Amino acid sequence: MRPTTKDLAKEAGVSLATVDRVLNGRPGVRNKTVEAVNAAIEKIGFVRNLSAANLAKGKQYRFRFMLPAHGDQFLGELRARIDEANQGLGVEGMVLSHQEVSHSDPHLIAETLSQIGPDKVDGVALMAPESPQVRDAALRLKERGVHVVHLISGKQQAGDFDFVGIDNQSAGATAARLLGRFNCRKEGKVVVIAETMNARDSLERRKGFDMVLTRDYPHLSALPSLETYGDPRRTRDVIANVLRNNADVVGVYIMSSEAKPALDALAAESDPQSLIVVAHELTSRTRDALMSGEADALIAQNPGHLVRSAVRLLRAHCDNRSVVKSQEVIRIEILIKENLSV
Amino acid sequence: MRPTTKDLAKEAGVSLATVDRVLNGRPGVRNKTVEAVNAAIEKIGFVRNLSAANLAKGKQYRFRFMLPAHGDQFLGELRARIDEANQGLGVEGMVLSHQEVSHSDPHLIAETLSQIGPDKVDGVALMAPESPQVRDAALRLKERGVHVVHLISGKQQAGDFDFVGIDNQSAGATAARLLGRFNCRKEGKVVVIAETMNARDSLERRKGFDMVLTRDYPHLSALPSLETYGDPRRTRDVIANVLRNNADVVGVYIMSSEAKPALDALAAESDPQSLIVVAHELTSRTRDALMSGEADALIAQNPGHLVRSAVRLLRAHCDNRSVVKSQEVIRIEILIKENLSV
DNA sequence: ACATTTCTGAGGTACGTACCTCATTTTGAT
DNA sequence: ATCAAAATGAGGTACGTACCTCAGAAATGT
Repeated sequence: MRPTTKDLAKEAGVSLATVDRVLNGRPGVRNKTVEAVNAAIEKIGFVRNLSAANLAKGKQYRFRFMLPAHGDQFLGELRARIDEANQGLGVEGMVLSHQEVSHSDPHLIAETLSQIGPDKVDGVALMAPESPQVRDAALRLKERGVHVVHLISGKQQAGDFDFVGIDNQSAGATAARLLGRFNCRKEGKVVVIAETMNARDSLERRKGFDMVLTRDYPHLSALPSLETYGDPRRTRDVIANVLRNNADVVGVYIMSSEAKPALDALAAESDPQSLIVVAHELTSRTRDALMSGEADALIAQNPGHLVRSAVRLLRAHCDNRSVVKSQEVIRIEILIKENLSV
Repeated sequence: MRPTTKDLAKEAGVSLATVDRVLNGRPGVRNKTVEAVNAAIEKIGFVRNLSAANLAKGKQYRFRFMLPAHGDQFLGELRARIDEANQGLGVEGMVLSHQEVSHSDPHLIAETLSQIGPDKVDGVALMAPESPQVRDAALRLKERGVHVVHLISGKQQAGDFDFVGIDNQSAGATAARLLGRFNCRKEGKVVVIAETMNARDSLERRKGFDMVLTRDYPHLSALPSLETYGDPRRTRDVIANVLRNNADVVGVYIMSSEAKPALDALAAESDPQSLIVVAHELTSRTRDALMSGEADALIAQNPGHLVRSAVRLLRAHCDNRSVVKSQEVIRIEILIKENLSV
């Protein structure tokens, strides 16, 4: 049997009350006593029984995911995973919610964050573009006693905060490697499609992409990033335009998380079967694209992992615990037709 | 606040004792009453508080991983993950152990399994080659009240049991696709290296591999599988031999989980940089191979996921619960230099 | 040595469920 | 209608921790 607080009290030669004071960081204990208890903890290998602690506390952990208001399929997946996790986690005393904010205006995000307090929520998983306003708002949120982790976006601005998501530069590099290796023709141009290049994430992906492409595949030249602003109409126009002006396009890298508009446009304006197409994230549309040969590979981060990892980190912060960092690394998944599984 | 058994009793119009009888499947309750309670459960959305239940039961879940006695790096990873998980899971009342058995003799495995009983262990995660003896031993184990899941090997024989691992045919297909796409030269031969072709897993991988290669890359022809029997010496001999007899080898598919001997042999007997090499599993050796260009891609299953998934399934069986199947799918990961992360 | 503050101990209740006993009611068969 | 069997209720204890109060001990300053 695992040692209990009683055993700990006996070992440390103090009372249960003192053990409790030490374990829960309550005041009124001499340093010497604290050390004695800690030594006893080490000695007998005491670990708090979380089941009992949760029961006694009767506490609910309330975590909120702040998501962009726009977004389509990938975001839908993410929300679905949040709901799914919410089902399972209710058992463990955690309640997840999500809130949508437009990403168009950093001030609006900051404003929204400023309305959150420890009375409503114990932790926030924040998916937001990098900006000073958001950065400050997150810091103030933390000062108010709400724990914060950054989700998917904002690895750079994360700073003190934990970051849950992939390294975008590596993701871009991965895309370039796949494009380069899959393309057996000698030379040609590569179209890069982004929602906007104002986002740090896009810049990172592009940076990683260019690095590998220029170094290892000099016969391929990547065209300037096309910006779609998430508008299907515009997406189609810019893609039609770039294809018209470049006869020797051999590949396409769709950088944005929402690949649907670009895939649709490609299907309409070209024969994507003859192009090497690499896109991001697994959604119903990208899955279809993979199966039909419209796309050749996907770079994905598993939304379920993202959600569960964010929750584990927030929970650990609330309990002032440490986590196994290696378990919280979100892998950059490469998906092709053959390893789609399920 | 979540409804408790008290609320449930009130809602169902029965006593706490009866609620307890229904919830824990104890006898002596009329069907009508059971239904009434179940209806009330639905109505108020009662869910058992696991923290409290665990506390009250004071039960320890003891799970044992049965692993092959031989095996090197991949198995080491697996063991490390088991230990790691054991750390974290102690908190949740679970204790993991692992036991090594030689895979050379199915009777020995069966014999070992027959010595396990519910007095020692509540569940077994069984990594063993397919064989009638093992199959029977697993069934008897289950009859004795020890839950069983199959791990990595034995998807086909799993039958009633849950299987934790990847689909080997898809894994083989994935390998073939990568080899086919990475190879831009016109034609040539592909070497396939296995530990033994007696194992069902190897056959499955080979099947998936051949399917894709013959259909989509007819200019590549896969040579008969080389068997290494896990012996470094023999590995080197067979590889040297096959390279001597085939000048036009363009790729190598290392099917076995332990890629080290084959990679070492390849490095000694050829210039692996000029070959397309696809191997299985992420270990220190395969990681190095990827970084140095000896290997071009890895097909991997995440050992941490394997362990955690097996534990979740065993736990669910013990509690007679159901699980979110989709969360328990082990992905076939494709790893290249760029997406190795950490 | 005194008063005063700071620590510590003893003991209690609570959380929600599991599991037990014993008395009582209801049911079904005769 | 009677009786045994089956079903149910009432009430208890236990799990390990959190959090509370109050009394008493020890340390501190004067």
